[in-house]
Amino acid sequence: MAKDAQKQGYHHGDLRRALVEAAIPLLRTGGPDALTMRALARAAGVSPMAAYRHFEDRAALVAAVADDGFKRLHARLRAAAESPERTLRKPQQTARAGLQAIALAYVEFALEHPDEYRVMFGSKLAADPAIAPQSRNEVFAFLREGIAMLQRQKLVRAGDPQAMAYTAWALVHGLVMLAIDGQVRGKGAPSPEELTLTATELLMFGMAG
Amino acid sequence: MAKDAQKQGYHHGDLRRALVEAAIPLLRTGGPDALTMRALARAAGVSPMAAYRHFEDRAALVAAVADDGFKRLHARLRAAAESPERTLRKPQQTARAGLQAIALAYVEFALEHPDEYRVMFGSKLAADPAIAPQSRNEVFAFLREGIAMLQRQKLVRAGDPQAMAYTAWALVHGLVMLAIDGQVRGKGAPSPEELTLTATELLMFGMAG
DNA sequence: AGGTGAATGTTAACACTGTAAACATACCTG
DNA sequence: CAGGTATGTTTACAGTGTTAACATTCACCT
Repeated sequence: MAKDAQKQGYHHGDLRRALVEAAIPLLRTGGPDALTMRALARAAGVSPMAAYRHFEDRAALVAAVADDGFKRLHARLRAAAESPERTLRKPQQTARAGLQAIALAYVEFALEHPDEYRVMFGSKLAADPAIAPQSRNEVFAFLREGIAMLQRQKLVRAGDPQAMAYTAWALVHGLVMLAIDGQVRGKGAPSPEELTLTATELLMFGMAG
Repeated sequence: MAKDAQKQGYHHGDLRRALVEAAIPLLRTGGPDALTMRALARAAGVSPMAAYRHFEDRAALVAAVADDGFKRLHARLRAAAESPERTLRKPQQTARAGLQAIALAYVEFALEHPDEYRVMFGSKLAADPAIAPQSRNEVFAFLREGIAMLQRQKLVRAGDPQAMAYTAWALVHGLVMLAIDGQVRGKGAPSPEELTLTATELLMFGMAG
């Protein structure tokens, strides 16, 4: 019974998980700045220094929260890929529509949880290999696999799928960042969803041979 | 003689500018976290609270630094647009090549000063209208004007230039963010410049009618 | 069973941060 | 020259990350 996440007595049970989970409500209310070691420990009902038994320093803690976010994002994208009933506008070939549905799910996730998304791409986590969120690579691999599949179906022109995946990711990531920063809000500006649709259509036009 | 930026005696001369300028070396050495009120004041040879005579709080100071960054970025893009000798690969129609040169200049700027770029898009500055960097809008307007010009020359398909400009900006911004985060570094990954070229070509293929 | 080392949590302390309040000085305008 | 205003300073407080020393509990071995 050592794997259970009880939280009574001197030892916590699974403090590491508790800390990472306590991060979400903190983020939603106070933004990324509220993600402090001490506040996290407080939320988990534990003394400030307890967190340091599980994370080297604040950067490592933040990286773990980011990693958790990428896991949830990955799950969301997979779900969107498997039930692509959300093909708005021009269903076209279903494979491409599926890719578009994935892009929409990505944008939705980020706009629903902007602070989490900001943490995921906040500090230069990927630079330090010790704490680089590995789930991030899985998300990217998922995307690249999608592109490669479209190539096999001749729905996307031949070429390095890696570079194309980077391009697609950059486009969606950029859209999200601009939207989160409140930059798309000006008068006459399209809604983020509308913008995502037109943007992905433009890109897929270019990728289609 | 009140407008000169002397720094002797009780009054500084132009402390506001001095603070914003002191931010750059701090950023380059210590990253965005080194951008503290007290460190800035120290660098300007002034007491910690002096900064508060010119900036409401830290967020406002950071916003001013970001605004300064957007001004320099804007200048850089304008320079790239006026001397487009940098047309690598497939010069095509010169107007489109010019847009590609602008994209390259954008990426170069960001990769040369990653910490400044991170500050520019760091906290949600644009959300608070009181401190939202206005130079940012000018950069976007510049980009949108470029797209509109291409439309007039029939080099880009008709459509809302605003949405297209958002798309182009998002693509480049996303590329930069991924590159800065060290995400493009994996084996077999293209160089950021190479990636920028292929990405912009894909997008322009889609935007061309 | 009992003891022992490792894992985990706690308390105390330090240097640093943002920022409010009260005070001091220099400039500028009448 | 007088006085108000802009600017800079000192002091103080709460909150932060993090180190060091100490305390408790768990897991395992004989």
